[in-house]
Amino acid sequence: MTTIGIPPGANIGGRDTYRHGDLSRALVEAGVELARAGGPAAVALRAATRRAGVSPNAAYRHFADRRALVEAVCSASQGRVAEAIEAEQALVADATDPLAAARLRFRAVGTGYLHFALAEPGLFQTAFTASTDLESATSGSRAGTSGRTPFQLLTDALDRLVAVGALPAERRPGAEFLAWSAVHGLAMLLLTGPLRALGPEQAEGLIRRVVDMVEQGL
Amino acid sequence: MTTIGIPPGANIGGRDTYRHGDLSRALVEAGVELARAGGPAAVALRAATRRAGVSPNAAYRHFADRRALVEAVCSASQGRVAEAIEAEQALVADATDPLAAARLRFRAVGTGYLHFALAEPGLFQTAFTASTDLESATSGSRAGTSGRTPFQLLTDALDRLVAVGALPAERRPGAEFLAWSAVHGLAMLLLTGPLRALGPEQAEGLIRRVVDMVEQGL
DNA sequence: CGCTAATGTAGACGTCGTACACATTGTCTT
DNA sequence: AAGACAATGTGTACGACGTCTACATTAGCG
Repeated sequence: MTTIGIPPGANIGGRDTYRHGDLSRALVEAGVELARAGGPAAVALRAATRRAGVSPNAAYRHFADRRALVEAVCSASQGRVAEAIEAEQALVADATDPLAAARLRFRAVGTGYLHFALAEPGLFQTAFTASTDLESATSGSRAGTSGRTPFQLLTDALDRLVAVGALPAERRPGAEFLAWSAVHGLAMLLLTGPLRALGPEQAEGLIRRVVDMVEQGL
Repeated sequence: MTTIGIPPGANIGGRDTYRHGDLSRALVEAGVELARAGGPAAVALRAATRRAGVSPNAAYRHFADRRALVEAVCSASQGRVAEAIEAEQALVADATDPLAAARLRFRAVGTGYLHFALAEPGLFQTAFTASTDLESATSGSRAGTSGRTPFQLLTDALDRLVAVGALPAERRPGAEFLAWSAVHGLAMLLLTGPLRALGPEQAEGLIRRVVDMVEQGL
């Protein structure tokens, strides 16, 4: 009640102004750190505001509720996945044979996806366990540096396979969901499933075999 | 402080004895109901004890913590999945050609798994999103009526494929993980992923195609 | 310079998990 | 049969969480 505002000497948090400046971004960044350490369940409004040096309710000026913050963190995490895929594709970009190049580019989508899952399990689960729908899977807020979301990178690679003749056009429709299923399922088995304790080299072997299976079975 | 024990007339919860009788089972059953309605996150100790007509702390006589209760609910849910797979296999049990029978039996593992996921999304996610390791994937507490866990039903079907000559023996090792990856990944896409809003008939088409891909690509 | 909307704070409520102390009761030993 | 002991359930309490309502501060615009 009798709050005399801000005590002149004691500044709030690590801040000297009443306004934060870019709280929305700070909250998402804090949320990403929380997600990295503890997965989607660890993304808490209070923890994020604490990290941003702000009172808990300040978050409600920028996010409708916790779900909205998690959504934003999810988008940011998908951006990281997209960057991981792009990095993996960059490693194989110098193939001269266009058919082989398209195949390698397609495989890089899967291996990049899975390598990211192993390297950043908390972020990965936040990116794809938190519910997403199709329209948001192509939203710009989830894109990497190239401006494409993980889902779009996959469809691009499949389109290229068709263009180059490596995939019959009649098998193209829906193929993204088949490929995504296999790769995403392996990620889940490796992260939270029965293959959690697998060593890196055995995981790598499974990754290769799953991508083989997809290439073979599409 | 001055609790005179149980007031003579007012009985606790819906109970007339101080002891519950089979609280452990009652808590798991309550947990299953919670999981069915709201997935693994909805499995709360307090909610389960409330349903069982018991004080919150009574749960700690039977489960070390919330994780332990969720684990138990997870095992129970996996038992339901096993039953769903067995039911799907029973539908195709009357094939006379042993090779065709083995193939149908194998496919029934995947379709049963996915049909259960669509029919009971909350239970399905509780069964497989809550972390599991390999040794517990073969534990009896997760088995269906046949005494086999979903994982064992899958390996059984693969072994039969090899025995019948439908799968080269050198491709057998690890094949369970490839098949599981594809099927589990599709389940995730359909439940919490971008395919959440898909209609039943389109989902059914994807299920068939994913199982095709596995059969083709193993 | 003052109004208004945007932004942050304070306090409160109900939920959750869980630790600690205590009450009740079945069982086993003497 | 009586009393000790372990198993089981209750009560109270604490801190964390999400979120509601009211209030304080400030930027920007007329």
